[in-house]
Amino acid sequence: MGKGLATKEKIIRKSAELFNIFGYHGCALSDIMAATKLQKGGIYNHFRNKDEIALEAFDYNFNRMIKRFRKRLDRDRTASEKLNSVIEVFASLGEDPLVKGGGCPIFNTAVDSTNTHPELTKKAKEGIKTLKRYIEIKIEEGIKVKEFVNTTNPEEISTLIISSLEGAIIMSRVNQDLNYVAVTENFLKKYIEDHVIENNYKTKVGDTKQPTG
Amino acid sequence: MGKGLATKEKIIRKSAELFNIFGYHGCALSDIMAATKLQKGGIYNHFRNKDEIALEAFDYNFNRMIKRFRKRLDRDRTASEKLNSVIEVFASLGEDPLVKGGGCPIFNTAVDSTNTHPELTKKAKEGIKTLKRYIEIKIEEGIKVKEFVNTTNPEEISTLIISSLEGAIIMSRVNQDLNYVAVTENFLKKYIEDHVIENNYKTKVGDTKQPTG
Amino acid sequence: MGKGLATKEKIIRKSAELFNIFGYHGCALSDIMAATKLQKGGIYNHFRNKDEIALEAFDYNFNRMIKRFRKRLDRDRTASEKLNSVIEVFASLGEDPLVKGGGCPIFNTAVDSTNTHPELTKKAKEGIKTLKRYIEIKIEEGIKVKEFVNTTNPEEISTLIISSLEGAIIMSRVNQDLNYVAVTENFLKKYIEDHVIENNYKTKVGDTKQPTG
Amino acid sequence: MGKGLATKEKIIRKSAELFNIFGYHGCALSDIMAATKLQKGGIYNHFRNKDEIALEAFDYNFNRMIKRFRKRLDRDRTASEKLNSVIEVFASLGEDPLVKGGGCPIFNTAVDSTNTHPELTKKAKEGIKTLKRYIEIKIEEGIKVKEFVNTTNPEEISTLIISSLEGAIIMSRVNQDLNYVAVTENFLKKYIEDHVIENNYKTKVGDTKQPTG
DNA sequence: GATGAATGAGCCTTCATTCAT
DNA sequence: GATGAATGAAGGCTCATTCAT
Repeated sequence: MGKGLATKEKIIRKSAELFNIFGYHGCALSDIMAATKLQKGGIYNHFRNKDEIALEAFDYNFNRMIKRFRKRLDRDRTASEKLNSVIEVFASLGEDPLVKGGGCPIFNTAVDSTNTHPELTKKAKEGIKTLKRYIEIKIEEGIKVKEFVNTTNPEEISTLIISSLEGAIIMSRVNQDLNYVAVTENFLKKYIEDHVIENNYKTKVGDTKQPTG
Repeated sequence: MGKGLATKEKIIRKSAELFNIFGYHGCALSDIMAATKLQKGGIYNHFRNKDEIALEAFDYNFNRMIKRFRKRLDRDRTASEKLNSVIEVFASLGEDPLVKGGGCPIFNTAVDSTNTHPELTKKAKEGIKTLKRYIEIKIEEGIKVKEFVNTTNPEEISTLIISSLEGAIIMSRVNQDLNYVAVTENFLKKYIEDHVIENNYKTKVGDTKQPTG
Repeated sequence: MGKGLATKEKIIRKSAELFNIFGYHGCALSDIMAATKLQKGGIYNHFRNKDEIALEAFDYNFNRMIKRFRKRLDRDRTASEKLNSVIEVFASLGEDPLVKGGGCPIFNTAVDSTNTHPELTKKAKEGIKTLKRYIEIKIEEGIKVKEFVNTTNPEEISTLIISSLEGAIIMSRVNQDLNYVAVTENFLKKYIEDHVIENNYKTKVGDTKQPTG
Repeated sequence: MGKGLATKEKIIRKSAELFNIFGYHGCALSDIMAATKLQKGGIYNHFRNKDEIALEAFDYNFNRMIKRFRKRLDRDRTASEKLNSVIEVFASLGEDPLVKGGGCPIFNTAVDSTNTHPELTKKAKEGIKTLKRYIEIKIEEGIKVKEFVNTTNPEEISTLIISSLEGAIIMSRVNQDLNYVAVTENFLKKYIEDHVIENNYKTKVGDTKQPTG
C-alpha cells in the first residue's frame, strides 16, 4: 500500500469514528485534522470535500459491520445457529461497539442524516435494506431445509429482529445500560425457539442469557 | 398570555420542529429566525442561548407526545385496550408525525445528542425512562386485574414495544416506507393477544391490520 | 441616514476603491475588513456575498462617473462645448482619478471581469453602452441644431472618443505618464474642430493644450 | 529540444492562455496543472513560482504579437502599406485573437497587473512602449521618404493608433461585438489617407471596409 | 419587547509552495 | 524529469452571541 493510500485509509478510519461519535454536522474538519494529525491540505489531497469523507466513512463502517456478521455466521452450520448469531451480532454492538461512539453506525447515520444529507441518507437506507435482506435469506434457507416452520414470515422476523435490537441499542446507548439490549436479545431468542424453529430442531430450554435488571 | 409569552411559545413551537428536522447541530439560529420571523434580539430576549431553546423545545415535544398517549388511552377501559393503544400511538408516529421532520422526537434527540450535548442527552434519557415506566404501569395494572397472564414480565414487554416500534419508526422514516412500522405493529398486537392477554379477555382473531408490502 | 445604511455606504465606498485598485480577484474580504475597520460578520450583515459588494461598488463608481459628466456638461450651452467637455471629463480621469487606483473604473472592470465574472461583465458592458449612447445624443443634438456638419456619424465619433481616450488612459496609468492622454485629448479636439464643427461655430485656432512630452 | 525544454514550453504556452483568460489573480496553479496535465512538482521543476510563469508567459505572448506584426509588415513595400498593416494587425485581434480569452494580452496584463504585480506591470509598460516606438519608426520612415506629409507627428499618430484600437478591442471584447473595432479601424485608415499620406501616394477613395452596425 | 449592527471564532475549501520519492 | 503527499496561510462565508437603540 502506497503512502497516499495509507493516509487516505487513516483519514477514513478516524473519520468513521468521529462521524459516528458526533454526527455529520457535529464533526468539523478540525476534528478530523486533530485525529489524523494532518493539516487541511493534507486531507483535501485525498478527498474533494467533507461529504466525500463522510460517504466513504459510512461505507467503511458498513463493511466492518457486514464482516462482523460474516465472520460470526461462517462458523454456524444450521439455520437456527445462523439466526441466533444474527441476533447476537446485533446485540454485541452494545457491549463491544463496532465503532467508537457506540451504537449502530448505520442507524446512527440514518437518524443523523435524514432531512439534512440526502447522499448519506441514501447510503443508510440501502444499508438497512441490505441488512434486512441478509437476514431474510437466512430465514428463507431455514424454511427451505424445514428447520423453520413453514408459516414463518421471513420479512416479519427480519424486520422484528432489526427494529427491536436497533431500538434497544439506542436505548442502551443513551442510558448507558446494556439491559435494554439483553432483554430484547432474550425475547427474540425465546420467540424464535418457540415459534420459528421446528420441534425436532429445538435446543434444550433455558439456553439464553438472563437479563440483569 | 402576554405578548412576551406568546412570542416565547412561538419560538419553542417552531424550534421544536426545526430541531426534530435538522438536529441540534444542523439547526442554526438563522433557521429559527426565519421560521419565527424574529430577529436575533427578538429571540435572545426570551432565551439565554441556543441550548436553552433546544432544551425547552425537547420538553415541548415530549409533552405533546405524552398528551397523545393520554388522549388516546383516556377513552380505553381495559388494560388490553390500553396496551393496544400504546402500540397504536407509537405506530401513529409513522403516518401522522407528532412533529415535522417525522420519526419520534425523543429517539431522534437521543441519537442526535449522544456524545455531543449532555443536557439534551439527559432529557432524552429521562424521556425514554418515563415512557417505559408509563407502559410498565399499564401492564402491571393488567396483571393486577388478571386481564394479563401473571407470568407477564412488564419490563420485557415494555422494552420490546418501545425498542421494536422505535427501531421500525427509524426504518420507515429513512426508507419513506410505512410498512416497517405496520409489520412491527401487527407482530406486537398478535404477540400480546397470544401470550399476554388471558384467554377470557381475548378479542376475536384477525383483528389486526395487514401489512401492505 | 440610519447607522446601518451609513455602514453599508461606507463598505461600498471603500470597496469601490479596492476593487478598482486590485480587481475582483485581487481584492480579498480581508482588504475590505481592513479598509472599513469592520469584522467579517459586520460586512456580511449588509451583503449576501462578495459578489453583491462588487456589483454595488461598480454601480457606485459608474454613478459617480455619470455625475462628473453631468456636472461638467450642465454649464455648457452649445453642442461644441458639450462635446469638448465630454473629452475633457474622460481626460480628467488621468490627472484627477475618479477612484483610487486610477484609470476608468468601467474599463478596468471590463478587462478584469471578462471571462471570470459574468455579472460584473454585464454591468461593465451596459456601462460602456450607456456612455456611448450619452455621447451620441450630444452629437445628434449638435447635428440637429446645425452646429455640427450633417455628414457627422454620431456612432463613429462617439466610439472614437471613448476608445481612444480609454486606451490612452490605460497607457497613461500603466506608464504613469499623462502625456498619452494629453496627446489623445488634443488630437480629438483638433479633429472635431476641423471636421465636425460647422465653420460659423468654430472657435479661434490653437485653443487646445499642448502635450508636454 | 530536450524533454525538459518541451515541458517548460508547454507550461508557458498553456499558462499564456490561462493568464490572458483569467488574469493573474484569477488563474490558479491548479488551472495550470489541469491545462498542462502536469502535477505540482512537474511545474515547479521548471519555475521557481507562479510569478516566474506569469512573467515568461507574458514574454511569450508579447513575442507572438511582435511576430504577427513582423510577418504582416514583411510583405509591405511602402510606408503607407506598413502603417495600414499596423492598423489591420491590431484590428485582427478582434476577429482572430492572438491568445485564447481574446483582446490584447499586453493591455489585458497592463490593466490586470497595475497596483497588484509590479514586475508584470513593468513588462506591460515596456511592451506598450516598444509597440509605440515600433509604429513611430514606421511613420518616421514614411516622412523621411516623403510618403507622409512632413507635418506628421509620429508620436501623435502612434499614440492614436494604439489607444483607439486598444480601447476599441476592449469594447468589442466585453460587448462581443466586433463593430467597435471595425469603426475605429475605418476611422484611422480614412484619417491617414486624408491627413498623413502625401497626395501622390494616395490610393483610390473608398478602399476601406464599411462598419456593419 | 424587538430590532439589527457588530463581533470574532469557526466553518469548509483553495491557495502557492516544498520536498521525499 | 516528474510525482503527489504534505504544509499552513488565506480564501469566502456562517455561526452563536452581545448590546445600543
